[in-house]
Amino acid sequence: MDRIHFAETSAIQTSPLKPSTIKDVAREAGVSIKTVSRVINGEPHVSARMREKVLASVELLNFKINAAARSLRSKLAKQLVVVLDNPSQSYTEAVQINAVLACQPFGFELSLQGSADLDALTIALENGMLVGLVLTPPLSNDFELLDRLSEAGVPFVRVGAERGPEKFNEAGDKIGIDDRIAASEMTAHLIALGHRRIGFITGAQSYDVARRRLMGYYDGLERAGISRDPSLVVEGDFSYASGLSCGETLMSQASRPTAIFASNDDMAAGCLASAYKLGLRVPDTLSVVGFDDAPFSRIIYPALTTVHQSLNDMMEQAVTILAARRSDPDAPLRDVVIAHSLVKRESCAAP
Amino acid sequence: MDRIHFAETSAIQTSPLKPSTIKDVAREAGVSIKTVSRVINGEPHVSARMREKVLASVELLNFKINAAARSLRSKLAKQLVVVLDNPSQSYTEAVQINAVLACQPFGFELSLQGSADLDALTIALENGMLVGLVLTPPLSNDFELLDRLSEAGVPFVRVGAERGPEKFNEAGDKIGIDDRIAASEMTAHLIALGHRRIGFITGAQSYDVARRRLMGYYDGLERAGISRDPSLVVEGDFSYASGLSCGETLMSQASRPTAIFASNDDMAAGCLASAYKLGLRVPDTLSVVGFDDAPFSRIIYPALTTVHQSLNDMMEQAVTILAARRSDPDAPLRDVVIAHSLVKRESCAAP
DNA sequence: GGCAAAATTGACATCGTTGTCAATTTGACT
DNA sequence: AGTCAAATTGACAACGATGTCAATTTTGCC
Repeated sequence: MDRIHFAETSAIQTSPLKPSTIKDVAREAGVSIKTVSRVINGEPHVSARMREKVLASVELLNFKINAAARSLRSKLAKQLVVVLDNPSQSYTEAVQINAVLACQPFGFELSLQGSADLDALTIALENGMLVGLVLTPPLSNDFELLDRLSEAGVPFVRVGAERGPEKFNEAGDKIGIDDRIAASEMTAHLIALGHRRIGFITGAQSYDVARRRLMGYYDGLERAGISRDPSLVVEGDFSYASGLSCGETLMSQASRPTAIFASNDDMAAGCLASAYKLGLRVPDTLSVVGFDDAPFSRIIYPALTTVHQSLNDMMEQAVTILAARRSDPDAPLRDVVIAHSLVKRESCAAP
Repeated sequence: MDRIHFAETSAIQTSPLKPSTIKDVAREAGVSIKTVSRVINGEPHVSARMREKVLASVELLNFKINAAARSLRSKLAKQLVVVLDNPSQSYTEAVQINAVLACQPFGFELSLQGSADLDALTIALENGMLVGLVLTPPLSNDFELLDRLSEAGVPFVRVGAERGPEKFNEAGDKIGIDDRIAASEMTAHLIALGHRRIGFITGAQSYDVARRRLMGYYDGLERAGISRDPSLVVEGDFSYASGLSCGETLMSQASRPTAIFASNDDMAAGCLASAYKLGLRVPDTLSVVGFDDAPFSRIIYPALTTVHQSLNDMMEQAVTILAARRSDPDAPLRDVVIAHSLVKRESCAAP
């Protein structure tokens, strides 16, 4: 329930018949409508005395700005596009809902698309309708797309973007957790528990985020002096179904791993299912951990140990950045790292 | 991914510089702006010839109406409130996302609230800002609230409302599945599989929907000539945690049930978890079924046999009904029954 | 105290649409 | 053909905010 935005209980208006307008506020405060406009928009060139008077009247009349009138006149862009093409159902859903919530306070119109139609976007941009794009993996690392977007001048935020060693395309703001470090921490956690043979289910290697999580896994092994075993790494595609088959592959090997690290929760869930099918008890015989902290991860059995990443924070940041860039298009590019955390639940134990 | 609304790829505009307005269309078509307005709003008193000319120009100029200007002038209500106070996390999330999607095409501003603040609502209504309320269980059967809403004249739709035998308050449109029949069908399914001792985890009996599902369970038993056993019915509260403890209660009885019917999926998931904890294999030793077809129900192991109810359809209907009532407040009350279906997955088998 | 420059304030036009109401056309019926 | 009513069409104001630009006040400095 913590996601629900509770509307403030508004005070009773002096005149409950019609919502008050800036005209009413101006009359009440004894100033011009333009002054009221300046105050409510935080513009400069208003004396403290005026500002105070206006704010008092705003309070008194319970004035709420009329978004329609404002956007008609000011023609501020309103449309925000989130591009989403990910095989993980839970990720897709979580992004959707958090994007919606993040847009609410700004009054942005949210459009969810499966791909980026550059022509339409360019037109929308030229018309001043477009706030910008939020790109999610794998699109956030599709350099051809990124190039075309920068060329077209469309502002965009890359969620889950690759960071670190110089990349070709440095356009766009970036937001994400440090996948590599998070994955290495999870690996270290398994090792600390006593595991040595740790299987890894990676996402499609064309996904940058999949490669980063794999690197983190390698980092963790290396730091503990455990050598890589290629037979312990299998490639899935971030879907539940792929977790099922990859889990089976790993578990039916001659010398079975004692723990499996799936690089997202959907695959971890699939992996759990295949463990049950093979009659392995989790976490007694086999530990399984995931990544993402999907909503279902505390509802499946055993509750999944996983890496929490706040899509809520990410979307909030993404929208806020785009909103800011609207008034200052040439602000320096941001690269926001969201904190992650290990959520230890019941799906892993000592071997 | 089927939830995503793909924006149509718009044709290239003749003048990509600015979006065209009804003024442009009027000039193109050689008519007055008012005529254009009439055509695009489907108003009467337009000759076929005019309508055709206008529509052609609309097409040619790729005219898209400016929602801000329209709502500024016409002052049609735009705000739609969904009241949501349910302990099931998955239900809450599903309602949220489907409500958002249902509101998109109407351009409604969605406000999610945890309770109904009558004063604020009445003011909003008087101001013509409020389209109406969507009430979800348990609020949709809170007769005191319903009375106060009808008195205040606020339009509302009751999702999951009690139907059938005369009730006091007959105000408001209703939308829901037939919970009682659905539950009886599920019970019949278990019986057909060979189960005789069927446990039932009900929701809080203050919830009408919980009572209806329980009645359906009784109906199913009765139809098969199986007598009720009070020790097989335990009361949860629709949350995962309650499913866990209720499952434990049922399974640790002297003569264990061979199947457990939880009246929502969250509780079924909890029940599965407690089965594992007690070392019972599902579905071999115990069958477990749920209700709602929550997103996670195909991702947990074993995939849950459950009753599918389309929140998508429900929210779409709810919003559509409220939108219609905006122009015709005294239209007859609707009572829409949404189709449900049994989804047979892997969590149940013959005893 | 006087003057220019800077800061503050306000009058009025404007955004794209719909509502009002009057002007015009059409049609039906003597 | 002439009349009146009904249907169609359009001119113009209005919605509530912001942008422009000019008028006014304050400030800084000699």
